[in-house]
Amino acid sequence: MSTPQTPTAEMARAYDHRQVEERLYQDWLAGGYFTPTIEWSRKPFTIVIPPPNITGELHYGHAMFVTFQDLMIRWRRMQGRPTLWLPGTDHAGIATQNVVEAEIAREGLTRFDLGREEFVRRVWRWKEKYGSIINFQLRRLGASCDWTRERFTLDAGLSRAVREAFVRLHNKGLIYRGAYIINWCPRCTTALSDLEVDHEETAGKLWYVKYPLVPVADGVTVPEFITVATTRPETILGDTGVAVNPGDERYTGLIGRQAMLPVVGRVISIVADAAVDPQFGTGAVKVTPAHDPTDFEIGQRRNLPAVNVMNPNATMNENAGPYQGLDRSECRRQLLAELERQGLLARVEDHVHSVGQCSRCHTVVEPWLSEQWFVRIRPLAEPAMEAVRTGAIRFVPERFTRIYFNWMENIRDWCISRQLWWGHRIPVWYCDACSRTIVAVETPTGCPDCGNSALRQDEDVLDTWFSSGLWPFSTLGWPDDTADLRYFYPTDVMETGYDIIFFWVARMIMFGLECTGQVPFRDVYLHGLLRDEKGEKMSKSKGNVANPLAVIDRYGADALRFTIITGSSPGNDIKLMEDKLEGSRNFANKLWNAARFVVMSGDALGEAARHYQPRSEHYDLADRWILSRLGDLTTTVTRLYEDYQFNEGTRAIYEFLWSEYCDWYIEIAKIRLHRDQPASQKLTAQSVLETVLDASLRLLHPAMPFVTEAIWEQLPHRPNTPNRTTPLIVAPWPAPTASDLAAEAAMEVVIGIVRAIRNARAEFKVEPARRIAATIVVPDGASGGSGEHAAMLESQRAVIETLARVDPLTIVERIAERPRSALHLLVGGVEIDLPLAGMVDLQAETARTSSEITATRQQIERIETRLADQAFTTKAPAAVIEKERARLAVLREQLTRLEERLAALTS
RNA sequence: GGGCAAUUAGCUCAGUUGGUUAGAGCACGCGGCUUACAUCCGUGAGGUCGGGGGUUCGAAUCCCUCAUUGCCCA
Repeated sequence: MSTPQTPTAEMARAYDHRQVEERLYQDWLAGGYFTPTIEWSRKPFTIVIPPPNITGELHYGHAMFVTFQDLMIRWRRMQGRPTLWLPGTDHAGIATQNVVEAEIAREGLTRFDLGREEFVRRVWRWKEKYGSIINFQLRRLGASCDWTRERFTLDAGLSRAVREAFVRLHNKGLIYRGAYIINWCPRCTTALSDLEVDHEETAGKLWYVKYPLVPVADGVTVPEFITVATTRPETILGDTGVAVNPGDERYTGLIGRQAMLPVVGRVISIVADAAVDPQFGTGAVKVTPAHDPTDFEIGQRRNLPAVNVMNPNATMNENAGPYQGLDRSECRRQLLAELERQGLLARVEDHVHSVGQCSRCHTVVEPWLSEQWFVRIRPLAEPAMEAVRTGAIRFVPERFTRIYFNWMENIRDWCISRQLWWGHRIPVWYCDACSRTIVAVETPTGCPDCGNSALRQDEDVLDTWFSSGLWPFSTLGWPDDTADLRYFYPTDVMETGYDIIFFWVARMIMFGLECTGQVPFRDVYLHGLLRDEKGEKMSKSKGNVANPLAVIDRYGADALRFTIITGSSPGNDIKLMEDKLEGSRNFANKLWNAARFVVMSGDALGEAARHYQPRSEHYDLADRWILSRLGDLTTTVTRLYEDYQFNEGTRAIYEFLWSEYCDWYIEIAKIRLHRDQPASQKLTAQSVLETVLDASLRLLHPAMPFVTEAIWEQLPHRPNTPNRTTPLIVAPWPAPTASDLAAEAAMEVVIGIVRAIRNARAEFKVEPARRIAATIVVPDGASGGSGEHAAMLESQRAVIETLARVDPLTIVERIAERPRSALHLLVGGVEIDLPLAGMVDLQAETARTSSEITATRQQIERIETRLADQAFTTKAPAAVIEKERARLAVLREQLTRLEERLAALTS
C-alpha cells in the first residue's frame, strides 16, 4: 500500500468511508491487482462486463451489476485464479443518437444541419464525456476491473470484428438483403428490430368500412358491399385486397370477386386465406401488404401487389392521392370524414388493441415495407438452444432457461440495418457502373468487375446489438488468435439483469457459437431489477433515477454494495430502502470498531503479542467455539458463493461477525484480557481475536472491499502470518476447518445461561449495575454427563459472572433445599435459582410454574405421539428420530424439575 | 391468449436437497453513555407463512386449484 498507516496509530472512533475509499482504490490500481497475469497452467476466471451504454450516467440499477460482478471477481482472485474483469462501454446507436439530437435541438439545430460527419463528431464528444463519467462511477463503486483492457464497441479492433462477422455470415448466406415489412420509427426514421418495439394495450377504435363490390357481368344481385373492420383506416389507401377465411361460409360466394377501394377507386381482389380470423370484425379483412406483417404474408401467398402509402416520416406519399403530404393521423381524420360523407362507414366500435411503440422515443411505430439487411436466425438459434439443452451454458436462476427457449423457438429473422449515423457502417459497397455489390472486411478501392473506383458504401449502420453480440470475444481480440482469446475465452459468467436476456445473452450465445465455435460463457447469472422506494423500475424517462454517487457519498460504497447483495435474492427485484443503507453503514462501523478493539488490546499487550504462537492446549472453550464457528462460516460462505447465493453468504458473515464475534467472543475476551489474568490467557485470547478477525475480513472483502481493506492495513503484522504484508485484495480466501461440535454445544449452554439470567433481570427490573446471587444446579444426569458439565461450567464461571452480572455464583450438582422465594430458570438440563429477595411474588411464581408445566406436558405429549407412530419411526431418517428422542428426554427432565419446583412453592 | 414470478411480523424482505417451537433489518415497548462502537448494548412484544384441496410419518418448502399484484411473450 502506498501510504500504510502504522498499526500503532489510533483508529478513529467511527469509520469514515470518505477518508479511505478513494485512496484505497488508487492503491489497488497502482499495485496492478486488477490486471491478471496469464499463466497457462492455471485456470483463469473471466467476466466480460455487459457494457453500459454511453447515453448517460450510471444509475442505481447499474450498481447492481457492478456489485455482483466485483464480488465474484474479488472472490475468485482471492482464491488464486488469474482473474480478468474486462470493462467497457457500448455505443448504443439509436439511443445515443437520440440524446445528442436532443442536445443540438436546444441549439435549434438538427443533425441534418450539421451533416453526417460533424454530427458524428458531436456524438464522439458526448461519448468522451459520459464514458469518463461512467468509468469514474465504476471506480467509486470499487469495481476491480482491468482498465488496461478497456474496450468500446466502436474501437478499431471491435469494428473490424463487426465487419469480419458480417462478411462471414454474409458469405455463408446467413445475412441477406431484401424488401420486407419491418418496424419503422417515423421519428427516429430508422428500422427497428422486433425487440426494440414495446407493445402497449391502447384504447382505440375499430372502424367498419363498406367496400363496394364490382358488379359481375351476368348481373347477379348479391350484396353491394363487403364490410371490413380496421384499427388503422389510413392504411386503406394501401389496400390491395380483401381476405376472408376459406371456411367462412358467409363469404364463400365472394371469393374471387372484386371490390372497389373507396376514395382511391382501386379495384382489388377478394381472396381466401387461412390467416384470417373469422371471429374478428366481420370476418373480412382488408389486406395492406406494405403496412402490416400479416397482410404482407397474405399478399405474398395470394400474389397481391404492395402499395406503400407513407413517407419515412409517416406523412402520406404520392400513392395516397388527395391525402399526399398529410401526417398519418391527419390523414386518418380526413379519410374517415370522407368515408362518413360517402356513407361507407358502417359503424365504429371501441376497441382495445396493442400498439407498437419505439422503445427509445415512444413514437407509434409503423409496419413498413422497405429494403433492409437481415440475419437468417434459425441456423444460429438451433445451436444456441442446443448449448443450453446440453448444459454447456447454464442459467441461474434456472427458471430463465424457459424464457430463453420460449424466445428462441419463436424467433424471427433479425433486421440489422439502421438508418442512423452513429454506429458501424455496413461493410457493403455498390458499384453504380455495373450494379455489382461488394461485401468486404477491407474497404475496397475499386470494383473487381468493372474497375470503377467510385464505389458507394451502404448508407446504413448496423444494429448496436450486432456488435454487442460479439462483445465476449471481440473484446479479447477476435478475429485474431490472441493470447487473451485463447486464455480467457470462453468466459466464466455473464452477469446481467434478466431484462436483457434477449438483447445480450441470446445474441452473444448465437454469435459466440457461430464465430468462435465455442460458448461465450458457461454460466448466465441474472439479477433482478432495482426499483425505487415505490417499487417502480428506474428509468430516465420516469425521472426516478438517482446517481449512485450521491448514495456513496452519504453511506459509502460498501454500504451500497452490502445493501444490494443482502437485500436481494437471485433473479428477484429489489427496492432500495434508505434505512437498509443506514443499517449497512452501521455494520461497516461495527466491524471497524471491533477491529479497533482488537488493535487496541493488541497494542496494550505490546511486543509479546506480536510473536506469540498460539497453542491449542491453551484454548479456552470460547476460543474453540469461535474458531469452530469460523470454520463453519467459511464452509458455508464458500458453498453459497459457488451456488450464486450471494445474499445468504453475505448475510451469514454479518450474523457471525455481529451476533457471535462481537456480542460474545469479544465480550468474553475482555474478561480474559483483564490485567490480572495470566499472560498465556491474554495472549491466547488476543491471538484468537486476531485470527478470527483476519479470516472474517477475507470472507467479507468481496462484498465490502473498502472497509475490510482499511481495517486490514490497521492490523498488526505478525511474523508468522506472511500474508499480512500483502493487501487484502490479494490475500488468500480462507480454507474451511473442521467443526468442534463439543465446543459449540457447551458454549450454547453457557450462552443460554447468561441469556436466561439477563431475561430474568430485565423482567424483574433489577438495576443494571446490581450484582445478584445465582445458583446453577447441574444434575449428574444432565446432558448425559457425570460431573463433566459442572466442570465445564465451573471453567466458565468468570464468563457467567461478568456477562450476567452474578455474584456470588454457586455451581452444584445437587441441592438439598431449594430456596422458596427464588426465581427458578431452566436452560436445557441446567437449573438456575435466582434468589431475588423481595422481588418474587410467590403466587405469581406458582402460576408461572404451573403454566410452564402445562406447556411442557403438551410438548411431551406431542413428541410421544409422534414417536409412538409406527409410520414415523419406520419411515423417518434415524437422525430425525434421534433428535426427537433427545428432545423428549430434555423435556421430561424439565418437567421433573418444574414439578419439584411447584411442590416446593406450594409446600 | 400463453408463460413466469410474487403473496411470510406494522414495513421491507430472507428462508435451494420437506425434518424440533418459521428468521433478519427497520419500526415499536422496557432498561442502559458497561473503559471497540449510542452508526451502540441488554431485553421484550409481534406471524393460522394469500384462500382451498392433495401428496407425505412430517409441508412456508412438493402437486392441483382459486384470488390478488407485477413482469415477459404473442
